[in-house]
Amino acid sequence: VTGQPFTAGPPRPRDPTILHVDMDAFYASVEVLQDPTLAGKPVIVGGAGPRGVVASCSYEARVHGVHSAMPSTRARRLCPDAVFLAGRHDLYGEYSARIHDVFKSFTPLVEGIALDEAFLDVAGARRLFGTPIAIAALIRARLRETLGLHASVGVATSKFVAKLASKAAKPVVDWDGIRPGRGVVAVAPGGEVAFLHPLPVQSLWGVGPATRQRLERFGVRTIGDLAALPEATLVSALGAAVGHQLHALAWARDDRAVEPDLPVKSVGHEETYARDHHERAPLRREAVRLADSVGSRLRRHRLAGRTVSIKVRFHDFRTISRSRTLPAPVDLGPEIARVACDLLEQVDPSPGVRLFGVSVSNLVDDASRQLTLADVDAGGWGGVTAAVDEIRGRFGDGAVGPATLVDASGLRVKREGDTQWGPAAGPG
DNA sequence: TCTGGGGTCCTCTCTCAA
DNA sequence: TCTGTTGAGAGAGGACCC
Repeated sequence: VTGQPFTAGPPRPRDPTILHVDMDAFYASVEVLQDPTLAGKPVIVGGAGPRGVVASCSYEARVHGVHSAMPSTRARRLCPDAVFLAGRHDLYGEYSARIHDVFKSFTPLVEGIALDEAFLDVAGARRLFGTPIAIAALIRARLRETLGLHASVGVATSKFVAKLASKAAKPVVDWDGIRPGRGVVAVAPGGEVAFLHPLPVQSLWGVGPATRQRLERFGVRTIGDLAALPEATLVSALGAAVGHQLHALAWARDDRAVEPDLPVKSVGHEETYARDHHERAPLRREAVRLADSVGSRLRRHRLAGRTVSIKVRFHDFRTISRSRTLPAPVDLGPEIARVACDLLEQVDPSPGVRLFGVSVSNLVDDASRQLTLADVDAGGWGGVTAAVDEIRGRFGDGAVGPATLVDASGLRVKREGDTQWGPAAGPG
């Protein structure tokens, strides 16, 4: 999860004070809270258009075989009676903040890894709240009472085992229906290897479809199979970093600490279009819009970055990226857009572009950013940007934007988050 | 029948300077 | 002056996570 090195040798016995808390069907559950008539129904949150995917779904939808990341068209076929919702990222963010407040009422050592899950180290909370298992139960109860949301919790000596334990604590769904989960699963010190080895190898953090396929050539199906392979074999098959990491994890060696406040490494915005773009002109407009959105978020987080990248996905899903590193960090939409448009000149869009994205990396704290003429000249972009940021702060992100982006109605500017999980139905 | 958006990290290749 | 080595940094692509 983080860049800390894995240690060699057998797992070090220690107290199981690491918790992984994972909300159950988070987005769908928040939607049910907003509209209680949805309770007990199959609810699917995601892009409803032809290129959308499922972001989250209720357990009632999972009974029909629907799961997250599934194309929405397939989900609709599997569960035609489901209620489809576009999703409200801002709302989920608000709930996420309240969930994290609950976590922080037990320990300051909270490492958020998504809106709906986090690692907690409760070593220092035991005197006040009891054993880690008791704390896990208290957190679940607090989330249920104060927010009306259900969570599953894994308790272990390491982050990685705690994460798999929380998965084991989840409600069980099969074609017969939904059975309640255990809620809290704790793996005792010394019991990690016995817990891990029967699990399928793709349960390991870092084993996706490509790695699983490569491991299958060695007859590896479970974590136990993987653990039985010599480390040198894994390194030669998967590369040094992945090989060493997977071997260590398969033997439950994971000494990474819970780290609150990990720095952001990049900020980007990308979008899939309902219809492919075959010409450069509309993509230039998109570059301006996406760059404006990225710049706005950079400034909100008081960041600036030296590397501007664009990402282009063609009709056949072939994906390329082009990037340029600048002498000084940037955080203004027009500066980012200029580089993005330059990079776009290297790309031939004629085969058809289905996705376009702009991102900024190599981030530095805004305070360490060099002042530019635009910052100094209040009539330049610096002054304009400050005003734009203030208007957006008061009236929302869509209130103001580059003039080139105003649609035919001339009223609203399409902004980030409008199409969170794929384009809406109809022409884009 | 298809395959989102926000990210992180790793690997390989190339260039350039010491 | 020329050649080879090495390391850093940039750029591109890919795999993976939620």
